[in-house]
Amino acid sequence: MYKTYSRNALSEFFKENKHNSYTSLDLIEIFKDSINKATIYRNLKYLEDNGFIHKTYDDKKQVYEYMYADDCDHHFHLKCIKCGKIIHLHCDDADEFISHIKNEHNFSISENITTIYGVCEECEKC
Amino acid sequence: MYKTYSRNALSEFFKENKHNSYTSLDLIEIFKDSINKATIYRNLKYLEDNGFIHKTYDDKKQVYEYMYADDCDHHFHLKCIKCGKIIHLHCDDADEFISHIKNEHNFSISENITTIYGVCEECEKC
DNA sequence: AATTAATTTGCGACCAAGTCGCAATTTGGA
DNA sequence: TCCAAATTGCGACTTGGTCGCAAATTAATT
Repeated sequence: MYKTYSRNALSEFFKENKHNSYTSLDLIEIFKDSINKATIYRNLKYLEDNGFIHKTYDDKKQVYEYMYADDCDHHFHLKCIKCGKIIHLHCDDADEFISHIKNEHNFSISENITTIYGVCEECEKC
Repeated sequence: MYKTYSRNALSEFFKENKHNSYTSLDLIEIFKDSINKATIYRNLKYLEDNGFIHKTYDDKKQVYEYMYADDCDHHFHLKCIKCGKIIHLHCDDADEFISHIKNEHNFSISENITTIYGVCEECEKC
């Protein structure tokens, strides 16, 4: 609710690194000289509760990742289990798949909290 | 590798409750009178490494859930975020979706480690 | 059944992530 | 500038999970 140094610093950091994701420990290390550990945790919760960041899972390990507010609510995220890259899937076929699951299997998928794991093009080559 | 009391007890427990999932703390509590905490963790790792159980995420919280060996490698799991139920999705449309993502988006989905979150039919009514 | 080597277990100490209470500081509105 | 409310830092604490090691169990061999 208040604009504070810690909150801005974290928020800016996520914005500047929007294609990466970070564990709470990463962030504690990055800000170790300027923000207290408890404050990091409290602000991660704040930012998550307010939709600035998005908690997701990176290869079985919990990380925080930046999310544009209002921008990622209606599509799947594909996450490469090798390099960690996240692909935002804007795709009509996905919408059809979701409709099918709803109509034929009676299950309402929440795209915004679902991460689909797999291997991306570049990593497949290796 | 050896058949032991703890290993059998855990294994049987998962088999008898195959539609539920349990956190490590749940299991420590359930077996508190018969199996040591460290043994629980060691055997959960053993059972996971050997494909008897499957580590998954239940609404942002890590839980262990029983998995039939060899049986869940090639389909999605739908997990209801309200009641926790898991639906094993055997569905051609899902296969088509996976093929589409592979062909058009160059991403190879790993169904076995992907959990799709949403709300099931019964919970939608509430 | 007795022997034995390898594996597993329980225990307690330990580690590290995350939380909490509280006093001091900062924020933003009056 | 003043004040109430929100936030921060600090350090103590809680707790999930790990580790080392001696004792117990397993299963193969005789």
